Amino acid sequence: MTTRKKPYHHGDLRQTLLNAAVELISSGGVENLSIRKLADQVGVSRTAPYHHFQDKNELLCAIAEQGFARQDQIMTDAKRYANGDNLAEIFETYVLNYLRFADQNRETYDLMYGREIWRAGKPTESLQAVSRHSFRIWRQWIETLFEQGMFDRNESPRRIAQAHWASLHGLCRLFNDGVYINHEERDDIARTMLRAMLRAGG
Amino acid sequence: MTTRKKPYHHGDLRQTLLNAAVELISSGGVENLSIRKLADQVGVSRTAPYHHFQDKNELLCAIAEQGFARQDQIMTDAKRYANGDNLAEIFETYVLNYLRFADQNRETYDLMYGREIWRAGKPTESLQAVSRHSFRIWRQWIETLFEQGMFDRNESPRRIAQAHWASLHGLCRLFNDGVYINHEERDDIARTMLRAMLRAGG
DNA sequence: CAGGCATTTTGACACTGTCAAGATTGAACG
DNA sequence: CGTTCAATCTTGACAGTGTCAAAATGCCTG
Repeated sequence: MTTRKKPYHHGDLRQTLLNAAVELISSGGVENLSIRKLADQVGVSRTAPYHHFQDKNELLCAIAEQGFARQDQIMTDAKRYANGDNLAEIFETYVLNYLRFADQNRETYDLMYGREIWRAGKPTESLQAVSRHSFRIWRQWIETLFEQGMFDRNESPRRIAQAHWASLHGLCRLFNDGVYINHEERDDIARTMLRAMLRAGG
Repeated sequence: MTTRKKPYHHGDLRQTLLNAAVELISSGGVENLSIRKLADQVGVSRTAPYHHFQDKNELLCAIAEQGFARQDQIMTDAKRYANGDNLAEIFETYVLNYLRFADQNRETYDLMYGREIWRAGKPTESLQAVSRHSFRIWRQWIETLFEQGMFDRNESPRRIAQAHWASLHGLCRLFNDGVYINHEERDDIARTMLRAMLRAGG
């Protein structure tokens, strides 16, 4: 127990706020996250967070950024530990992992790729950077598969990367947003999707 | 000009509210729509709308419902007037029309398929009905193409419908949410997507 | 013409994000 | 050791939100 009784200066308020925020949105969505509730949770006054995040938007961007970092970590791990030399199989587990991440971190995923930040609010510089990096990883994946002849040679790898990621993302969203509700079907649908993607090359 | 000067009873407040609401969200997103602003716009007191919509949620559902009706109209029209007997071509125009609708009615589309209603708020009974109907149309499309042998026979039409609609939807979302920003690429990406879908059968 | 009832209004409450001004403190410097 | 300073936190305030309760209004049916 390291709870020194309420020193005036919190120590590491920023990260504490971030953690509490993730917890808040995990149980009740972004709409359940208010600066005031957050401050309350952490035991600090309403406006204290404003010394660590200029905006509510900046807070959300920070959460999303953390999300990207975690996702990249998980995805590269999954790739590394994938057994077998069959590229298509590795790709499949990669995709399924992507879906699983979105499913297990719905609210974070929403922030990472949702309108809240990208359309309405303005994405932080650093958030833009990490998201670009994340897409580049995806695109390198596609290029590798492309060179192995798993896609139609007439298509540009760039287009394929855009189209197929959109597909993946769409599936995530439909489940995340509660339009598709039967979560057991998730991987099954994904596999149908994958077959359509990969068969197109042969 | 049929503006009778402010009778106590508005006449057709419900539809007037709906129209004004659509206009409000069209310029500034859902986050720009508040019951109070809406009432102001129409020239009525803050709580008047509550006699036509139980909730703000119910208002949003009504907007979405109208959206489904308009979309169905547009889509069936597009199908009817599609020239040529080539099924694949008709399907392509169908899909491109879907994208165009989503693009030209971003905010309505967001409500139709977004978390605001389907996850957080509770979709109206009638909204659920029209949305089910809308998906059934899509599924019949897929089944028709399936019977013509344009998809892999080993897949179930149901799965194909789910997967491919998810793809379509994902593309809409990425543009709608401001993740993809280069709108001129839209149809191009869509065509790459379509080729992957249809080539999978041959 | 009378009464009922759908419609609209006014007032109120709890909640939100965020700004301005003041209070508190740990650390840097003499 | 004492002072100063900047970072950090708090209090007070304001405009805006959704929505409920009670009062006002006027159209339609009898």
